[in-house]
Amino acid sequence: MASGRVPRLEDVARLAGVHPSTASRSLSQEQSGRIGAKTRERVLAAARELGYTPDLTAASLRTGRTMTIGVVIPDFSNPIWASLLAGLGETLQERDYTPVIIETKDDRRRFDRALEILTDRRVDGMINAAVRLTDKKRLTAFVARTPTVLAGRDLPGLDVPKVLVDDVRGGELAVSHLVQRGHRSIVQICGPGSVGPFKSRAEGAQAVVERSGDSVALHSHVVDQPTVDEADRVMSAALAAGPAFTSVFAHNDLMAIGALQAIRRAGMRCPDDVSVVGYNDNPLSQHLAPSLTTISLPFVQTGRTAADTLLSKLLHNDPPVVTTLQPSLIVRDSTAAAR
Amino acid sequence: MASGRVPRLEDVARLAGVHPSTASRSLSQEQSGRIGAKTRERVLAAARELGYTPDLTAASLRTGRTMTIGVVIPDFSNPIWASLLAGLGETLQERDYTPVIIETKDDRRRFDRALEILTDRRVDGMINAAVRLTDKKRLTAFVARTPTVLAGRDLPGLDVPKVLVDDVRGGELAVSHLVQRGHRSIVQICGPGSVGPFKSRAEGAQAVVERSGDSVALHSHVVDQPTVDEADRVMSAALAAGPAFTSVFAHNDLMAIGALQAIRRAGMRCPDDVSVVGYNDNPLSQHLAPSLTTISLPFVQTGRTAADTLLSKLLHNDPPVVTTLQPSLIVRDSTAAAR
DNA sequence: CTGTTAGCGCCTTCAG
DNA sequence: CTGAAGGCGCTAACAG
Repeated sequence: MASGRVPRLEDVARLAGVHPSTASRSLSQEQSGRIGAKTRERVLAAARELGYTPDLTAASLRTGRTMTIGVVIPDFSNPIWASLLAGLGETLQERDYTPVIIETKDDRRRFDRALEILTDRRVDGMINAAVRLTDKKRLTAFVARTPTVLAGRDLPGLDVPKVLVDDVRGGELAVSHLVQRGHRSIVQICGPGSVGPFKSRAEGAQAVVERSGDSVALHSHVVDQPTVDEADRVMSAALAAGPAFTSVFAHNDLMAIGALQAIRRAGMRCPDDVSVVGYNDNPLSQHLAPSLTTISLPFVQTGRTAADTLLSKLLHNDPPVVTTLQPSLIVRDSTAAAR
Repeated sequence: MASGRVPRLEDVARLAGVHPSTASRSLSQEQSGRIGAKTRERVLAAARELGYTPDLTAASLRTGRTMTIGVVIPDFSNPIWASLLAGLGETLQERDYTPVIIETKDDRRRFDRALEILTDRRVDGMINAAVRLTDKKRLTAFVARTPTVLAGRDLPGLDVPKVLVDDVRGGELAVSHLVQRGHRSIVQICGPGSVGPFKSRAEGAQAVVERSGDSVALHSHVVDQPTVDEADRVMSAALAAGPAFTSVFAHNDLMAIGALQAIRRAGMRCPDDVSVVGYNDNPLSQHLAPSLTTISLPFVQTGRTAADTLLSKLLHNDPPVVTTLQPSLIVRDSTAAAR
C-alpha cells in the first residue's frame, strides 16, 4: 500500500545509466551547463519517472545552506502581518527559499524561543518584524551569526538592514488631520512603549501639538496590550471623566474599534460627537459603520522589500541598507469637523 | 567581529574531554540515562560555554526525521486560521516539532506547489486545512508517503485521520435560529461549493427548511470568493430585486459584513428590517454595530487535536481516527424577530 | 558506561 | 563532459 521507498539520487542515476554525480549535475540549475544535452535529458526523464525530488535537507548539509528563512512576527491573528507574509513569501519562493514563521505574541520568552528554534534549524537568514526596544541584547548574538533584516519595527543601534515605515510621520498625519478639522482637544490611546512604532506615533502626535503652539491639548493614555478591550476601558474612563475632548487618535485600528464601542455605549455618536482616527488600515476597517479614518501602511511592500534586501545580502553580500516607506492618510467617515 | 565558526559537536566533546558520541548522548533526551552523571554534567557545561546547539538539519539526515510538520492553510489573512495555528503550534512545539506553514489562497497551483515544497523538505507529517473537494488525486500520492491529518475540511474517501467540525449542524443552527424567530423567507449567501464546509452549511440550511414543510423559503446565491465585496454585490442585487425576505444567512462573517453594508446602503436597518447570521465568529464580529449573531467554531481546539492526532500517528503509529467537534450558536444583536 | 565505526543523501572538489 | 572519492554534522549500531 505504502508506495515504497522514497527514491534517491542513486536510483535516478542507475535508471539513467550514469554516475550519481552526473545525475546531480543534470538536475541542478547551476551546473547543468557542463552536461551533455542527451545525458541531461535521460536523467530528467528518469527523475520524472521515479517521481524523484532531491532531499533539500540532506543537500543543505553539503552546501551549507538550508534554503530556509526565519520569519518572526508578533501575532498571526493581526491581518497586517498577513500582508507582510504575503509580500515576503512570494519573493522568497521565487528563489526557492522557504519561510519558517514563528509568532512571539510580544512575549519575551517566546521571542527567545523563536531565536533558539531558528538557530537549531540553521536558517540562512531572518526577517524579524517583532523586535521590541528591549530585545537588543539577545538579538545581537543572533545577528552576528545570521544575516538579519528588521521589518516594520526598528531597534536603534543594531547595525543591520532595515525596512521601516515612517511612524513619526504617521502620527503626524493622524493628528494634523484632526487639528485641521478644528479639533483642539484630542485623546491619544497609545500602544506599549516597548514597541518602537507606537513610540514613534506618539512622537509624531506630540510634534504636531507643539507646532500648534499650545492651542491643542493632547491627553495620552498608554495601554499594556493594544486591544479592543483595553481601548474600550480607557475610552470609557475618559468619557466618564467628562468629555472635554472632541476626538481620538488610537494607535491601531483595533483600539479605534474599542473606542468606537465605548463612545456608542456612552450614548454618543461618531463622528457627530467624537471623531476617531485609527492606524494600520486593517482590511475590515473600511467596512465598519462608520467607516474608519486611518493611516495606511505598505505592509505588502515592506515584506517584499525585506525579502529582497535579505536575498541581496545572501546572494551578493550587499552592505546593510535602511529603507523607509511612507504611510498615508485614508479619510473616511469616522472623522468630521469639531463640533 | 563575527563570532567565528558555529561550534560543532566535536568542539563540545573536545572541551569536555569525551568522545563526540558520548557528547551526543549526553545532550539527547532519550539516551542520557545511559551516561554517567558527572560526564553528562561536564558535557552540558561545555556546550553551554561554547553556546553549542545541535544542527537539527544534520541530525535529521541520520535519524530520518526532520522534526518538521507541514501545515497548509487557505489564507493567512483570515483570523480563523490564526486560531488553528495557535492551537497546533503550541502542541507541536512541546514535542520539538516546527511547523512549516504554507498558504494556498484556495488556488490549485499554489496547493500543488505547497505539496511539492513539503515533499522537498521531507516533512515528517502534514496537517492540511486547505483541501478542496477537487484535490483528491494530488493528495492521494502525498498521503501515501507522509502521515497526514485533515483539519476543518473533509475530503470524503481519503482514508486519513481527520479533525472536523460538524458544519451541517452549523448550518442547521443558523437557519433554525432564524426560523424560530419567525423568519419565513431567508437569503443564503453560499461560499464556493468546492470547499466542503460551505457545501455542508448549505445542506444543514436545506435540512431545516425541509423539516419546516415548505413554510420557509430559502433563496441561495453562490459566490466564487467568500469575501465582503462579493456578498455586498449579491445582497445589493437581492435588495434591488425587491426584499421579499426578512433575513440572511451568510456562510462566513466576512460575507455577513458585506450583507450588512449593502443593507445599510439600501437605507434599511439590521436587525429591524433584515436579520443577519454569519459563520465563524471572527474576533471582530462581536464589536460590529450591530454585533453579529454567528456560529462559533472551536478552531483552537481543532488545531490542538489535529496536532495530537498527527503526533500519535508519528510516535505510536496509532490508527486513523476521525474527530468531529461541534459548532455553537452565538446570539447577538444582528438578529431579531421577523417584522 | 563510554569509545569506535559507519553512513544517512547529497554535492563538490579532483582526475581523467 | 563524466566518473571517482570524500565529507558536511550527527547519531545508531556494535564493541568493550
